[in-house]
Formats: sequence, structure tokens, C-alpha cells
Amino acid sequence: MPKLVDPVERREHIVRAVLRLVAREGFAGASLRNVAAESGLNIGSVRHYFTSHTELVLFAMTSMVERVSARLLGHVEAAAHWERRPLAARRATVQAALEELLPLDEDRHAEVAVFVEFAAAARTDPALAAAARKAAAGTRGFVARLTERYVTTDGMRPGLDPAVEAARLWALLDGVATQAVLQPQLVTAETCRQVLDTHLRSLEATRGT
Amino acid sequence: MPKLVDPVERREHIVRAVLRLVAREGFAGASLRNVAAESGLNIGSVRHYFTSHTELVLFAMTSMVERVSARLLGHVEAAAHWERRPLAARRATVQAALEELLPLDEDRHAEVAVFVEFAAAARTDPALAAAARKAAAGTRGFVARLTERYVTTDGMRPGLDPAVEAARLWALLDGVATQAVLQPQLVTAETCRQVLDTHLRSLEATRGT
DNA sequence: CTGGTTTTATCACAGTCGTGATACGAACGG
DNA sequence: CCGTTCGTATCACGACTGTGATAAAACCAG
Repeated sequence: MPKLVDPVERREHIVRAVLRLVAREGFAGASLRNVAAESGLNIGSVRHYFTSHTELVLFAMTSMVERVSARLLGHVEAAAHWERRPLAARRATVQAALEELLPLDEDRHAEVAVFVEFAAAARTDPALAAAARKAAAGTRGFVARLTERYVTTDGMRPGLDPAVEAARLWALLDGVATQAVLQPQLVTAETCRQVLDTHLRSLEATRGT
Repeated sequence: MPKLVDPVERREHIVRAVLRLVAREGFAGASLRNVAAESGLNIGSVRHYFTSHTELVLFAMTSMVERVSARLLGHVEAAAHWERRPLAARRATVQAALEELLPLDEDRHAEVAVFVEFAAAARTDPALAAAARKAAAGTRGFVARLTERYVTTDGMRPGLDPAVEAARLWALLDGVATQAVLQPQLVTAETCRQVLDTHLRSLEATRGT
């Protein structure tokens, strides 16, 4: 018998309102009163499930990060045993995994926007620093694992340093994703895909000419 | 005879206070009262030189962008006539120019931090949108010009698309610079230099194994 | 029904924000 | 000298913030 109000789902409902507000109006737009209005609840109700505003935004941030992390894990497993597959197939697998971090559709666009807001806010808000650092380290690890796996196989350019290549690819993805969110007129989804594809191909050994 | 108060220098003095505050406390920290306190002036004095808060932050933003742009122009001229110079020297010139965009010292670190704050704020603040778009287009043009000039010479990898390479390099620089500011523990100045150097070298044709 | 917990709702308080209005003094041209 | 402009300073207003306190309503077990 489901209780009339499920506390867990209530919190998720509020979190969704927070993320919607941050994506639409920025970090400062996620005030308690705005969140209450956006979620259709009363301020008192919101405060009943989150003791403070800091806890609310922190929970919303970690909640979103966990959601993305779970999605990434599936792609890592897809690249588990690919030794015998052709190089183009391996590249496609890596590209599909990394595209999870790019704002190629509306949902991921909102995700990246929220992440940019949180990351920027965490620079000057000590309460968010630890969570932001953990999130950044997570995506860096994800990119690094894929890079290492992709680079240390046959058909790659000789002399590639996996650590440096991981940092380079991470910066590239982070940069193009942020640009696509902050300057959508200058950097489109197609730019993102093109840049990533070109980069992955540039890591491979040139056969001809 | 210098007037007792030079309006131009007063505005610059206030702007410096704004940029200091944005770098230290974030975009929201640049309130009129904070700016007045930081600049050692009275709120009324600040309001005497800037009719509104929007005009203040907008002027501070464009002021900083112009300062950086002037610095970049010198580097572009340095790459004007280099056809007869060896490839390593050309790469060093390009690297020195692009390092102007990276937070390799305290000043540039603060600059990038301020720019990140403004760019993020401009996403949801229509008053800043035009200026942010102009600034982004400016740095993109700077990177694109250098890229095109660097890529379309002898000794480069065949089949490079200047437009795509410009977008890729711009995203890389923007990404690593932002990361170094938002996550200084994960991305250091050395990482920035290493990533940029590796990238520029990767554009060159591999001679031997 | 009764009693206790959960949930919702409302008020008040102190703080900050941008801004309009106003006033006082200092500087300067005539 | 006067009068006008410029610079500084201070007040008040309405709007917004997070939060403590409190009360009413809804729920559910005994």
C-alpha cells in the first residue's frame, strides 16, 4: 500500500523543480520561494523536506551528478571487451560514450547548463566545493579510462601519453560543451560532434600520404 | 593642470574594484554596496559615475575584454611574417600568443575567473548577452586566425580543415582555462601548458616513427 | 473516538538588494 | 562676489532573501 505521500518521490519532485529553475534562470534563481512556486508546493512544505537552502541545492547537485554517472557506467562496460573489433567500431563506441557529456539534445543541454551553473557557483561557495570537486574528478576519471583504453591499442599514433591525452580530451569536451551552452549561436550540436570526431581520428595513425 | 578628480580614472578605479569582487566573490558579490566598500567610496559616488548597476557591470565587462583584446593584437602581429622561420619557432609564437588566454599567472587567473562569471551570468541575463557574445566571437576569431595561419603551412598534417581545427583549439583552450580556474587542484598551470603544447605538436606531420 | 506523528500553511524578523529623492559642500566660470 | 555644475553623502522605499516560530490540517495506529 503506497503511502499517500512518498517522501522520496517528494524530494525528487522538488529536486526536478530546482534543476529546472537553475537551467532556466541560473543558480540564483533557485530560491526557496521560486522552488516552491515551480514545484507547486508551499514554502513550508519544501522546508519540511530540506532543512536548509544549502542542503537543497547540494542535494539537487549530487542527485543530478549521480544520475549522469549511472548513465556513463553503462558506456564504460560497452568498451570492456573490444580487442577484436575494428578500429572504426572502437572509435564509434568511444564517441557514443563521450557524447553523453555533450549537449546534443534538449535534456543534455539542460544538464550541462545546470552543471556549469553549479561549477561556477562552487568556486566561491565553500558549501558546494567538495561536491563540485568530486563531480569533476568523476568525469575526468571517466574520460581518462576511455582515453587510456582507446589510446593503448593498435592503429594509434605512436608516442601518445595517455595521461596527457586524457587531460586534453577532457578539456576539449568540457570546453565545447560549455561553449555550446553559453554561446549556442557560435557553437552548435553539430560543432560538438565534428570536434569530437576530428579529435578521435587525430589520435589514430595516418595510414596513407 | 590635472583636475582634482579625473572622471575617467575614477571609473577605472571603480571598475577595478568590480573585477576584484567578481574574481573573489563571484558575480553576485559585485553589488553596489560591496563595490563602494571595495573601492573606498560612497554608494552615492559610485552611482554618480554609473547610472545603474547594469551599466556598471556591463562597463566593467567590456572594459576587461578590451584590455585583453589589446594584448592579443600584439601577438597577432608577431605572427605576421614568419614564412621563413623554422616550424618550431612558429609553434613557439603561436603558443606564446594562445597562452595569453590561459590562467598561467595570478593576473590571468583572475581574468579567466571573471570571464567565466560574466559568461555564465550572461546566459540568463539579457543585459549581458550581447557583450558576452561579442567577447566570445572575438576570442574565437583570434584563435581562428592563428590556427588558419599555423595550419596552412608546410610541415603540417595533411587533410586538416582549418575551420574545424579552429573550433577544436578554441574549445580546448576555453576548456582547460575554465577547468584550471574552477578546479585548480585537478588542472594546474603546468597541465595547461602541456595540453596546449601537445595539441600544437599533434597538428604537425609526424616525420619518423 | 483518542492521541501522536506527519504534512501543510502562515507570520515575523533581520538582512540585502537596486533605486529614487534629497541635501550639503566643494569646485569653477563669469 | 554670485551662481552653476560636480562630487559626496544619506535617507527611505519596495522587493527579495533564508530562517525561526507557530499553528492548523491531514493522516494513521491503538
